[in-house]
Amino acid sequence: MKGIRQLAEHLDISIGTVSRALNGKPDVNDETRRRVLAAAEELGYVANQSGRSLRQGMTNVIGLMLEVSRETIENSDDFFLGVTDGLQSVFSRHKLDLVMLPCPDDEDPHEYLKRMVARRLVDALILSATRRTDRRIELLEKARIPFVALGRSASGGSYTWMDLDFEGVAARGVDRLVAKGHRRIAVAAPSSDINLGYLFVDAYRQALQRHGIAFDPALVIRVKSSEQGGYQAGHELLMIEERPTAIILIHELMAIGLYRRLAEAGIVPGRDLAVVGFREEPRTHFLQPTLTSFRMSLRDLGAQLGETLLATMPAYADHYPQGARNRIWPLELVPGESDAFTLNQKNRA
Amino acid sequence: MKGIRQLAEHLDISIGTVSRALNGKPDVNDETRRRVLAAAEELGYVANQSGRSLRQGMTNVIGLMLEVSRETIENSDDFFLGVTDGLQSVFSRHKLDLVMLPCPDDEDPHEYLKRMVARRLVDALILSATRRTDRRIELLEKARIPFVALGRSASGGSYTWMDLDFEGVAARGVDRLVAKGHRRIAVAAPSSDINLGYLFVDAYRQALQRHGIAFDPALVIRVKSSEQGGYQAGHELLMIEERPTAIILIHELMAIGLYRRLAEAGIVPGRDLAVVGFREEPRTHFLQPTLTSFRMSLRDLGAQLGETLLATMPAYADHYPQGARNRIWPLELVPGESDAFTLNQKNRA
DNA sequence: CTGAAAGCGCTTACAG
DNA sequence: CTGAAAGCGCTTACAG
Repeated sequence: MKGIRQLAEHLDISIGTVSRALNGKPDVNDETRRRVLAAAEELGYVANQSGRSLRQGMTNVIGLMLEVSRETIENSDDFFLGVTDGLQSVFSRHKLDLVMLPCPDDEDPHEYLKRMVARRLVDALILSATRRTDRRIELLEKARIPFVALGRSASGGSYTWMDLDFEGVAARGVDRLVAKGHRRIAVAAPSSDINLGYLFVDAYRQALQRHGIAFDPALVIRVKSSEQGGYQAGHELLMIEERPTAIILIHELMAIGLYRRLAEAGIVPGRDLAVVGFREEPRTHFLQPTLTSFRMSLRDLGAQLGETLLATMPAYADHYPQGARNRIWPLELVPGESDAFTLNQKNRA
Repeated sequence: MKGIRQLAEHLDISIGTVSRALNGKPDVNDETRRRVLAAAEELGYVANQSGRSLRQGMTNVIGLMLEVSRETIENSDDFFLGVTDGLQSVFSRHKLDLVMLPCPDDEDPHEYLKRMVARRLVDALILSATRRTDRRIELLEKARIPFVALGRSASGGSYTWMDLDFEGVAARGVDRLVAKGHRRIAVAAPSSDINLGYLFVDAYRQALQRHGIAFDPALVIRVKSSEQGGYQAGHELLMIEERPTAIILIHELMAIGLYRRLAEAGIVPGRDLAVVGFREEPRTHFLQPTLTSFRMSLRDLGAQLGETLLATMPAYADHYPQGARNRIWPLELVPGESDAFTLNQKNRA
């Protein structure tokens, strides 16, 4: 089956009527509609997207931009596929398809995005891994393409974003550790310009202040957001004079590398050092001792993200009246053994 | 900047000339071309893809279909992102963009693919996770869409595929283990209909035969292709009477789960049981004792896959004269400690 | 309820 | 070397 013209000829009616029948418009005779639908099914006709897009000015495709660096490849976790799952559960209600747009490492993300926008492959976009200063946001605002940022940024005007509650992780991590007697609490924060690093360290500093603990810059260990980064964090932690008694991590895979480095040094998490991990992930499930970490549903996050995006799109906003606002996604603390001990006086600094 | 019409008005020339200049056609005055290019750059004009696609009958987009199940989400590894990287390195030479098409778990892959094909979002497709019987192949053959399957299948006619050398893994694994004195060698094979399971078990059986060892169906442990599957494989292995002295795995993450189950039973890989893992992966690097496994470059595989696909596309075939043939991708054995011991007579069955 | 026609934004023979 | 025009496959006012 080629195009709508062939289908119309086959049915011996006009292409306008075929189109109306296929698109569920009213004002089509029931019997006619039935015949058209049956013939389309039988002949495997589906409208050519370029033709539709050109006429309608929209593609019915949503893009999720991904940045694929060596580091993200080697530290693939379940985050994006999990979120994708939730996104699609929302988009499928509206016959929208999701495509993932992987920006290669050797291409400038800004240029890549510009090209995708200009080509009008998608009606709307989801950004991720937002940086403190992120030119992509201004680009999309200027191009007037609906988008949602998964992650906050200091760039841009009044765009819509969703983000994880990094502040909550910092605050609850510190509260919990202080309650167990810790005063020297380190954090492993990202060394990159990714925005969450700023949010996390700020919140950590504020939490310390609340407890009357002085902020010590030496306890902010800057490493890559990866398993290797966790290993490195462990390494640097061991070299701090007046060694911290606890550490909070801000990437899911850091715990694995950290445990490894600690094991090499004969240090047992939950006995010699309190460890609070970040997001619970299949790979961290089997750490021994079990890791205190934070739980969230990737699928639910994806679904909410999808609804938020649709709420910013004129064609779908009516379905999501509450939708177009910024949201912080909560994480639930799941206690493990990695920070289970209470510091006695002798150990305290 | 809206469309080519506005750009042409701005330059006070016809849209035809603008188009020719932009697309690098000959027969355009150098000065005219220069002006057009400069104006397009300045005004940020890029051709609307729907308009181009409709006229040219191609989209300049290649799709990589992914099946996203709960299991694949939870067992995300570096495979697809790594391959994507290599694919893009080839596609970018021809100004082709790659999009990943994630088929949701709750949608029939065949229907999903049908929709993508019918909508003509992409010019060509890459399939992955091919099954023994895979209707997607016939669908694409019938639709006359260029495609390459990453993975063999018993379905379809004379399509082009690329696949990993599962037979080589089985053969070299068995050879190596037999040389170390093993006779009872188990394999952990996928429980699904994925085609590689058939190839692997057949090759395993042939390798045993070559060494005059009887094939024992009880030693083919069917589990999920995942970390959990590896754990399960360990569990089942322990229950086999006349326990195997070695096991070969056919999924990268199985080793992690297997090690865990063995540790629970107090069994040490490389001392009490010989373990040959599958593909070397960042997550398996840190297993102790180090894992004997197979190495390959995902990026090189992706690049080869990209060239093979382009060779099947009339518009690009000329660039890749050697391209459109089936290829088995080799893996290099990397010895580790997990199978380093030689079985002494006492231990032999 | 249906048909005829316009037009979305491009590229490309064709004429000059 | 450039312009005018056709037409890719659709959807949608508009007329009847």
